[in-house]
Amino acid sequence: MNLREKKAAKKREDILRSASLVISRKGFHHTTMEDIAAELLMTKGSLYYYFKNKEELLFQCHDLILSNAFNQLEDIYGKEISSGEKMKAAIKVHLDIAIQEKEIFNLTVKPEQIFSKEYIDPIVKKRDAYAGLFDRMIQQGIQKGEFTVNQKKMARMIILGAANWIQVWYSPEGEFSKEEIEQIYADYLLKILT
Amino acid sequence: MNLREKKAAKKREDILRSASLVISRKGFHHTTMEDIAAELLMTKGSLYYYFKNKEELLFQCHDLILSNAFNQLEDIYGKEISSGEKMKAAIKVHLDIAIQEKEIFNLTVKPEQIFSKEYIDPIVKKRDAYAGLFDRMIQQGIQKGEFTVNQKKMARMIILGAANWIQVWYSPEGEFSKEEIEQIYADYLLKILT
Amino acid sequence: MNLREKKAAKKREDILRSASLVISRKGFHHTTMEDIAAELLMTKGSLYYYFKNKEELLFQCHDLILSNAFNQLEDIYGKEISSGEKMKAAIKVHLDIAIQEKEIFNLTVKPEQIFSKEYIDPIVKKRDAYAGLFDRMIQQGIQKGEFTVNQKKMARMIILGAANWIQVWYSPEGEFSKEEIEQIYADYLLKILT
Amino acid sequence: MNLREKKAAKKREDILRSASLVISRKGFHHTTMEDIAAELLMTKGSLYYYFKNKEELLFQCHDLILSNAFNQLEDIYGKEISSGEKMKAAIKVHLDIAIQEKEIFNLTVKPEQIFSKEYIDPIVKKRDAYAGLFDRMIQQGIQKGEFTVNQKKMARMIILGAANWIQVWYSPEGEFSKEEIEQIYADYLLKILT
DNA sequence: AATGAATGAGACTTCATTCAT
DNA sequence: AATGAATGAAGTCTCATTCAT
Repeated sequence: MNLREKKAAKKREDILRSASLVISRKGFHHTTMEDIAAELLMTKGSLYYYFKNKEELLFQCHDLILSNAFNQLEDIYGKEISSGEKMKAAIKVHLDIAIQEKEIFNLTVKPEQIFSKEYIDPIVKKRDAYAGLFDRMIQQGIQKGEFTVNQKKMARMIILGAANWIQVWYSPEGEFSKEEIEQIYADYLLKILT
Repeated sequence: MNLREKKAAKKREDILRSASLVISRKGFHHTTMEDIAAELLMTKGSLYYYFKNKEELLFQCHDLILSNAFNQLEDIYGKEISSGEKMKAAIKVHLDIAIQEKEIFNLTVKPEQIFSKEYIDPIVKKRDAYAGLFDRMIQQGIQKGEFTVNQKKMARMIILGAANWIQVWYSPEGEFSKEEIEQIYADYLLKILT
Repeated sequence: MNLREKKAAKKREDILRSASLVISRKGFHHTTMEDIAAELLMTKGSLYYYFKNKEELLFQCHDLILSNAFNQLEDIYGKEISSGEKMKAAIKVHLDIAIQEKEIFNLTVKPEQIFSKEYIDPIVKKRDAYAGLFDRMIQQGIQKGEFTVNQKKMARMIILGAANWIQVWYSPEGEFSKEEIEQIYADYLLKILT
Repeated sequence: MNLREKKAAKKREDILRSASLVISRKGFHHTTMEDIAAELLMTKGSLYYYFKNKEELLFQCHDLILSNAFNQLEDIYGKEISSGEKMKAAIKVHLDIAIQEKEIFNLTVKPEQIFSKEYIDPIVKKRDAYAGLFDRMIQQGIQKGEFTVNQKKMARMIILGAANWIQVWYSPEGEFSKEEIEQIYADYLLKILT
């Protein structure tokens, strides 16, 4: 990648980041291309130089965040700690992202509400890969004798579902700090696996 | 209420029910006034005789379903059974509704994405009242010595969050029947309270 | 068809007629939905009440004119006159329409420049049916011994091509009246068939 | 013209040639500056170094082809053959170009659909000069006693119109070869002059 | 009570054109 | 000489809403 391509790639990322920001602020369905452009002091026409349409931009946006989440989880999975510790760390990472990128992260949940057919498949695949990392952690815990759980898939879905829900009510001004919440969540959810 | 008013009230309910149906089918953001009217073999103009605008219609729609849920939960709360049994029954009811009315039920979650300020307050109130019933069940369980839980609110949110998530993946064609799923969910989630 | 439907049908026709007019004036590719609406003192949004999109409107426009032409030709074909007379009358009708509706009539010629796949087929079919009437007249003339021509198809295409060309240069202010032109054209083109 | 100017002139011609090609492929109204540039592995910005805007480029494009056609016709006109032979040869050349460069050649027909006022005049002039060569051939034929025709202009327009039409239906995969078609056309059209 | 018709604001998208480098 | 990037005008289309009948 030469300098120019790097610059363009950087710009593309800038756009994605701005888009995330605006979406977080205005909510997904009220964010227009104009809004995204304005955030960057660009005109909406320029966005089309970098992304072929709104859907593509949104998809990349989502992909960036989910990839990021996936990588963090993989790091955790690779660590030399107990499965319980891994699981707790993973839950905390997940909560972090769910809070920070709630709008975008939600796209994962109901892609069909926004994306057309061609995009849904890769989104679902990535989502499943992400969830699969939780499955592997649970499996590992069972093998090590740390966890006792019959319905692995369902346990995983309960955990992720509970964690996702945090966006609904979390507020920085709340009674507990984010760290405290993450700790409590992790502790409670671990109960399901034992 | 005279006959005419009764008729109008009935019609209003018909509209709400049809709206729920269409929204379930097409997803929230892709449902137009036209769609709702078509389901009833009406024209969209007529809807405005019964509801002053789309937002009002949606609000009523949501209100109807949430009221319904609330009533079912109250019945359960009033029964002469153990708190554990109540909680399980409540979770099953919640799962039922989350599956059946997923699109509408979701409005509760992020009212600000759709509703303007004036509507958010009553929605949040109703939602909190609904959640409050869970809180009361938990409280009762603690007093009776059935449950052991420090962070009551958070436990409740974990339970509801996990339950809400079911919409994301539930399919009638899945491996487990709805009843089996409800049973498993109830069992696992009860672990959090003990 | 009840009154209301009649009214709507009439409006649709009004729109088509206005569209034809505007297109004649501004040329095909410079006519916007706004232009068409303005001609009728409507707003562009209203056009979409009657036609689902621009392409559909254009298609109907074209269809109306070509159907009209087809009917006139059929009448001529059914008359009890010599094939030479029929042919001359047909050429005159064709010239008339080519002059009056030149822009729209041209769509027949190159539908692929404007229409998407789904529309091209019916257009081509209608066009071929129209041309087919000329073929039948020629065939009839040959059977009656009035015409002598080996390459029937090509002769027809030469005749229609020459006739279509009139739009390029015809002007009401020209040296000859429309009637004179039509007479001369008909005479000259008949030579090809003998 | 120094080397640099020569190079630029050559490049300009390259562009015109590529433009013709792309236009033939994609149709006139669907050809963008981007398309033309892409064909040459340039970027659209660069085109503006050689042509001040799209209209100018198109005009030159058209001019090149029409000049070419004119030259070929002049050659024929200068030959020592009968007027009938000249006419046939001219028709064949015209058919050739009409087939090969149909999109561009069509600009001649309706310049006002694409060009602004300032360009129309020179285009019409060139077109008339081109048509004038046909007129001169006809005139010559009359003087030599080869042709008998009262309305010379109209005869010429019939001939050119018929010939232009060939683009509408000609296909390399058709029943007749291009050469056969040209022969038949020339024969039939000559009938008009006698 | 209901509807057909019309409206207009706003969204997405395309593309010729400009310009600093 | 060439280009990457940005712009802005213009066009199509959607849809909640209004209103006379």
